Amino acid sequence: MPILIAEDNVAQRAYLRELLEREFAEYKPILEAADGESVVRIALAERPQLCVLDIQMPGLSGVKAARAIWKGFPEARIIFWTQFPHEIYINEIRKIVRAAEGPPAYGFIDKNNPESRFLRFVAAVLEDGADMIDPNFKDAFTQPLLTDFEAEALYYLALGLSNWAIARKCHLSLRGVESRLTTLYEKLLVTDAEGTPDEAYDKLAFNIRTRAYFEALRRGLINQDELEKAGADLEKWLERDRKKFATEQTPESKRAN
Amino acid sequence: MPILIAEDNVAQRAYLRELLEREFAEYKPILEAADGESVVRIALAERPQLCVLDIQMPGLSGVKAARAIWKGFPEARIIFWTQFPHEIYINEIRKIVRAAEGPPAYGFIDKNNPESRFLRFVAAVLEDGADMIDPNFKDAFTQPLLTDFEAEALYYLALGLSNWAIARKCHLSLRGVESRLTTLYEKLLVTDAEGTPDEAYDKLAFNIRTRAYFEALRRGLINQDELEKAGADLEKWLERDRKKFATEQTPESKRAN
DNA sequence: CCATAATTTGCGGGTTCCCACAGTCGTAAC
DNA sequence: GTTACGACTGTGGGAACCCGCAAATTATGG
Repeated sequence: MPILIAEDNVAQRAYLRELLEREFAEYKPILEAADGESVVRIALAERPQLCVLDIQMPGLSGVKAARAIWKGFPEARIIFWTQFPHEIYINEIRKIVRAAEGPPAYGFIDKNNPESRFLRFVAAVLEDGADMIDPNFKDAFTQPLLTDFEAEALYYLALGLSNWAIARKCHLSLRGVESRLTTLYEKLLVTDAEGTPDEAYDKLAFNIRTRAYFEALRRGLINQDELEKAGADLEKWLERDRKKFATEQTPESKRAN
Repeated sequence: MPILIAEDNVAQRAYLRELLEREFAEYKPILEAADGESVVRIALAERPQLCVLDIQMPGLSGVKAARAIWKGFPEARIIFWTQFPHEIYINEIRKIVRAAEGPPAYGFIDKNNPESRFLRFVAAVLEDGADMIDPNFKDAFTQPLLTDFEAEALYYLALGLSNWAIARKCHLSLRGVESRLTTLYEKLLVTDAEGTPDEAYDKLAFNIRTRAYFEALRRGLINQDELEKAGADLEKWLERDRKKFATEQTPESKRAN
């Protein structure tokens, strides 16, 4: 029963391999994958005792890879090994774990742990099949998160779309988009100074839209990695919508709702 | 003459140490630092043959550390070892290299190179004192970059400030801020479709401010790491300006330009 | 089934932001 | 000097955006 590693970065992969080989020799061989697609393939073929997945990988992310692995191999024990406790991933992982049958064993571990601690965490999942949330990440796990609607709005905002375009993309009215954004702003821009004179200043000092963008980045509700992937998808939709828009315009020059 | 490594991530540091120890044994010992402050201290004390610096580190970044090292040890050979070719760093490094006397030898190397290639690159700087730009990064090195003014405006925009607040921060008129932002938008949002009907659609589809934000992130003109550091500084200024604003308001309720 | 909450929509308004047209100021090159 | 360029400022208008109020629609739970 081998251990499977998925990590695109050469240095981290080599380090992890060497560490696990030394400490968990009885599980050899250590299998390696450098992207999400191949880790799914190998996991389903080899059914390893443990998968250690980096979350941010080119192509299929570690989270999506986990979904695919659990689908074909529900008892898989998976450790997410990550640099940052981004809420965006935590939320997705929660949903996947709940949706999977079992539910399966998983861990969520900070890359920056000292070796000894990291090894204890790995052993807990590998040997005992326990769930293991890194204490460094516990805050992010217990904090309230965005609803799907708000997350969707946030994505399109962060990709630079106008309210008009978001409305088209989500089949909403303009006012509907504004409504979603309002609740989003409320969640992201909770100011500890309510009613104080500072509130007036802050209202002048911030552009609420970009401020929410910044806050979302800071809290890991979006990140550059995911944005770029989403941006590629958006381009395709934009291409199609440009055509649709052109046909809407030619007959009469009125703008859709 | 030792080699000095600065890298906050445990895995990457261990990998790099092991690799250099194996391949460049004659330069032992390999010294390690986990943050920018200590790497500067060690470099000035030990005057190593080569420094390998991760750029994104907590506290003092690799770029700022390099500036400090070259200041006290101008012949230092420094390799920047990074995951992404962010223009923001490239621009800063260029300026530092030009400003330093010598100018000193440096390299700029992608973390994801295969070992053999990485070792060749390292040898070029370590043994020969050559300048070494990773071919993967050459594009970013030749692209035109923002002026200091535009970069400043971009930062405050990305931190979520309103035009009004940027004006206060930069001692400009509101119109001056708009002017800077206009040139910024022009540089960031160069559309390959000039004059076509698509241009009309894009004007409707994008919120120019957040779109520029997204583009700047994508091209690495800003990144989360630097933003968070800048955000901490901004907080202090905001604190002071809130007070100043309060005193401006009490005498008469008019808003300064 | 009803009740409660969440979401969406419309309307009106106030504000910020973007931009085109000008005009000023300072620096640098001819 | 003047010519050119870049950055900053002013004016004014139009568009997009934010928000409060209120009603309609759709979930969600007892």
